[in-house]
Amino acid sequence: MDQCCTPLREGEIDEATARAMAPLLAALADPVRLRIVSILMSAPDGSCCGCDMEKPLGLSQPTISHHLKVLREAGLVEGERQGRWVHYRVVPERLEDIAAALTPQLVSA
Amino acid sequence: MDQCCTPLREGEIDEATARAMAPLLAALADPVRLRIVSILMSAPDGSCCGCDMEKPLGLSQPTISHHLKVLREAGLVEGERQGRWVHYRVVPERLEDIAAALTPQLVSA
DNA sequence: TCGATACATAGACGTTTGTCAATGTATTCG
DNA sequence: CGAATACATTGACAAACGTCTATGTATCGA
Repeated sequence: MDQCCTPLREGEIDEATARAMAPLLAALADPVRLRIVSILMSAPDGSCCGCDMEKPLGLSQPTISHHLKVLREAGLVEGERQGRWVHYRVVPERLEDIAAALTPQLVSA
Repeated sequence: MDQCCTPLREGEIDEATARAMAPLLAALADPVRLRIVSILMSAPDGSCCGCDMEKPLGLSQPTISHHLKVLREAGLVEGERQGRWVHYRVVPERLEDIAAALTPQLVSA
C-alpha cells in the first residue's frame, strides 16, 4: 500500500495564501501585542497613543514602538499623527479577516 | 498635560490571558502549519496521516513531525494511532476559540 | 525473526524575534 | 531660539524558531 489515507481532494489553501495569512496571525501571536490591541479596542474613543501604554504594559518606549510597528505593517493597526501624539486604532476588518479565515471552512466541512 | 488620551477604562485583557492566547495564535502563524490544518480540514474524512503530507508540503518527514507536534501541543490538532499510522485531525473548538476571541469585542465595542 | 515503513527525537545551524539603551526626528510651548 | 515631550530608528544580544541529517522506536508483513 502506498497511500494510507484516501487521496487528498482539492480545496487546501495554496502556499501563497498561507504565506499571506501567516504574518497576520504572527502579528497577533504575542502577549504584548494582544494587550495593545485590547487596550486600543477598550479605549473610550477607540484609540490611544503610545505614551499611555508604557505604564500598563510595563515596557520601554522603544519596545512599544516596535510592537506598534509590527501591528501597523500587518495592517492590524493604523496611526494618525495629531500634533505631538500619534493616535493608534485597530483596523477591525483585519481582525474579521482572521476570524473569517478560521471559521468558514468549518461550515463547508 | 500629563495624559494625551482620555484615561483607559477597564476591560483590557490581563497579562495572563494574553500569555495564554498568544501560543494558540503562534501555532497557526506559520505557512506550513496553516497548510497542514487546511489539508486536514479538506481531507475527505477530516483526518490524514503525516506520510501523505510530505509530498504536497515538500518538506522532510522530521520537519512535518515537528510542526504536527507544535499543533498538537497547542491543542489545535489531535493524533490517534491506527496501526502503523497516526491519523491527525483538527480540533474545531480551538479554531473557534481563536475566532471568538477576535470578534466579540467588536460587538460590544 | 527480519526487513520495511511511519513516526518521533536529538543535535546542529542559520534566521528571526523581543527587549533594551542610546540616539535621532518632529512637534509644542515659553 | 531653546527646552521638553512623543515617537521612531539603530545597534546589540539572548532566546526562540524552522529546517535539516542522523538516529531511535514501534508496527506491520513476509
